[in-house]
Amino acid sequence: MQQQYDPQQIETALQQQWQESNAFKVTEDPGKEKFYCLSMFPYPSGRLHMGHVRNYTIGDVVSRFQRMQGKNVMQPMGWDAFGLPAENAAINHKTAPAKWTYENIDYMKNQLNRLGFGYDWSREVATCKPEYYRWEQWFFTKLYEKGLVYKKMATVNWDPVDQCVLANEQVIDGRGWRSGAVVEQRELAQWFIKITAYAEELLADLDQLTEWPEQVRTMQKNWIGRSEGVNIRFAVANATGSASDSELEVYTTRPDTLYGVTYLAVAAQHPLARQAAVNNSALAAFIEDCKGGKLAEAELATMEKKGCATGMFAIHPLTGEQLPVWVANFVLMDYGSGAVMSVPGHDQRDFEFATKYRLPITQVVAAKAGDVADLTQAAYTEKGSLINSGEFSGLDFDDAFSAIAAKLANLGKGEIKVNYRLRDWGVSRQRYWGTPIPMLNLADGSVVPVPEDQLPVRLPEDVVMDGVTSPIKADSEWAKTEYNGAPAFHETDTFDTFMESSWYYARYCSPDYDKAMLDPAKANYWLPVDQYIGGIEHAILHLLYARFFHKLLRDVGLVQCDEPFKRLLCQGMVLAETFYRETDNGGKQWLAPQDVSVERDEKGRITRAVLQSDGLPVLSAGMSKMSKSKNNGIDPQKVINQYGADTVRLFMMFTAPPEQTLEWSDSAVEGAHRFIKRVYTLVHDVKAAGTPVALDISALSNEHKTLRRELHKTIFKVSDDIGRRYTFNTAIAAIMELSNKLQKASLASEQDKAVMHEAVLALLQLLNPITPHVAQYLWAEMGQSQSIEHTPWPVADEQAMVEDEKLVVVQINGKVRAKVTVSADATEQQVLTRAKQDDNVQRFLEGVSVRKVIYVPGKLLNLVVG
RNA sequence: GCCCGGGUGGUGAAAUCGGUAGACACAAGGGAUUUAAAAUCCCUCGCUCGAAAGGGCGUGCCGGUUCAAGUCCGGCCCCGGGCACCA
Repeated sequence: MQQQYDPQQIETALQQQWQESNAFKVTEDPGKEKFYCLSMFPYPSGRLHMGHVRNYTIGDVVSRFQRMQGKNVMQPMGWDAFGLPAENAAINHKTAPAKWTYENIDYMKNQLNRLGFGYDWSREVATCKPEYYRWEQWFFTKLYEKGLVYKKMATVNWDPVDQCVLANEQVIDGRGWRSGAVVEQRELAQWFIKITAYAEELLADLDQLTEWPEQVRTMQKNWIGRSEGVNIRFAVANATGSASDSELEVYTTRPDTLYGVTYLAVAAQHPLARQAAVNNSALAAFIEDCKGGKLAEAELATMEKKGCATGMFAIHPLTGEQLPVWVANFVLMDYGSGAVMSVPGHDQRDFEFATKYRLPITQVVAAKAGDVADLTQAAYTEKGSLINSGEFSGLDFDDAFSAIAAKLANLGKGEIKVNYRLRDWGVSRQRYWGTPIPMLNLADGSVVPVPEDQLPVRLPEDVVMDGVTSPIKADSEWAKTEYNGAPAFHETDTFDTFMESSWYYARYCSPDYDKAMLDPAKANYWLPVDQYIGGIEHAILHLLYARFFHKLLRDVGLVQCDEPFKRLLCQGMVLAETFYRETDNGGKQWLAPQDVSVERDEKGRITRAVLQSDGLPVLSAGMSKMSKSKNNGIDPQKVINQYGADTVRLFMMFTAPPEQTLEWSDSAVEGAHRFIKRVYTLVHDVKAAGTPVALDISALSNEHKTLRRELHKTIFKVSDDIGRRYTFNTAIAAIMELSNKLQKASLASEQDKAVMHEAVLALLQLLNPITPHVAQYLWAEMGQSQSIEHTPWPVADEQAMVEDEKLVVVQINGKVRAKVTVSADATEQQVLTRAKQDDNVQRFLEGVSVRKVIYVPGKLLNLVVG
């Protein structure tokens, strides 16, 4: 055994051994409890970033821990390989997206192996391969047959210069990121999957997900947004007051305020708005104006609310009153009916709009006792007793809701309806690097799915990107095909990449199966995923789509369970220090943290930061997410080269609890490295002391008992922290405490050595999930021939943990005044007596009397005096 | 704007069910070892008063519940994630 810890040598040797022996390959074994541990697969962007390292370290720790619990652990890995960045990189590097992607996969796979992650690589999938996406195409055609897929017009961001659709990300301050042209909204026919048909089940089954973070469940619940309300139909009259055939349907959760409706608002794209604009140039100009700007909801919610009257009127279904119909830029055509009823007296947004355009404001809900409803200042949004509402005046919210809904139903003008905020999933993308949508357009304008025997519809990989048009749209030959002998054209749009990531977890169970999307026997052995780990940024979209897909898979008979992910852990982001200098044109030049030196005061506070190359000051912008734009990414590869994978893994797990953001710190990495070195030295010393005699429990000294108590308490805590709480940071802190104690313990006698031997072996087992390389190396050095990975996890010995004495805190009026040590079985009376003997306690009891005694057994005694 | 989180020493954090605030580390300061440095080891380390014993204050801000609040409740401020075409 070398005196010096050499991580590179230890790690590369072990990793080579793992790879050569396929150490982490697993198959179905009905005799063993299975554990499927899954980390969200990466987008192959080029190199691993620290967020990946963190995510995958957590997954590997859980996997190795569960393996040591004796379970049959599957930990697969793959590539979310379709996506926008490949197209951009292809344009910039004058290469093809496929080539760029495959090269990145090769590089990143090596990086993952260099970190020592125990993946079963025989299960690797890359979503851009036809063997993968053919089943996605097949599935889509099944959904089409089941009526769960439909085509409709939907709005996209349109770049009028480049003549292409832009992602929200590609729209910056309302302009296309390449052309700089002002982006317009445009309507295109697109494919949708009816996720709303599963809204109720997606909502209800959140209750099953008891091992998901509460915050994620809440976010999904709010996203689905179930509400109970009323659909109301308003007849439409033209400007002269004569009736027309059309009607406006609106949905409201506040039918109680129906008498307070003073106008209706429709979306700019609403047919009624278009119709009215024909002879109204001001309105036409306003509608044109509404086409500007981005589609994002955040944009809509914060932009200035604008409107324009159509000159048309809606007839109030109960009063017969004529209500003006306005076009408003905040009403969404893609959501609901594209029309809303406006109650400025009791809705703040309507209030602001009405105030701006001098529309009438009517109060129909009385202020509750203690409230003031001043409708010149703000809307009164509380529910309460109705006023000014005809026969419904005096009713409270619930009664008014039912009575008005019943009246509307009688008149055939409305009905109660459960509504969801959730919208159907638009899966069409006008981009190249994605799964071709397996649909055919026929000469007669009809659409049919690509027949099963013609799947997959292959995406050509050897293409040249011109930066504007998708190669399969640019190539007029690509789409040409036949259907029943007649000419037909392939759909040239591709799927949203969320489609691929919605079922990969299931494909890992039978990645090479070519007879069906899944091999049901294998899928039902491994599923559901026992532990899923990924970033909190996926809390809604990816996780909701995957849950949805799982239910679809179940309903075509491919899987049996209802939910794909039993337990979920969302890890926080990795942040780093950011530094910049102001440039002449007022911009910011971001400087890499490793090129900056900081000066500190005697408290360790940063007083000044300078660039190493010129010694001149730079400004600090605090901590932010590691990113290219802020130039503050730390390359994992460099840190591995310097300290080894075990140090990186230990730092990641120790520095913060997994859900929390983690701040990168070079010196803390150094500290993690030091700890491993201390463990190395400890094992070296224990080994050098020679082989011990067998441990004799009956012959232990008090020191031995204390050390063993510490050991077994540590085993207990680490098992709980890793297995149940997932607080890896506190598990490591406990291991450090134990290690500190072991370093100070004696190795003189035979029993010393025996106790130490037991402790060191257990310590290495506790460390194995986190730092597997050094743990295995030292384990072998301690004379163990079996691989540490396949040893059973140590079990805390109850006998060894028994404490003879307890430390009880003595408080007077809730303030700590003393700490007394009592025997473990002391009664409250004995503790009280002992406490009163304490000098400081006596001082605080002088001249007052004890009014109440609160005793928490073995922990705390609080004397309330006065 | 809406939904969801977070805020504790110089720093990362701990306190698991309302019961000792700051475990474990990093940084800093002091010391040992060394020709010197690196490495390693030992000591100090929330603020404040005190020679010490010990006291007062302290978990973003304001208020409340309780014998007891970082933890529960109400209101506010700041920071982060998501908002449906980034993944």
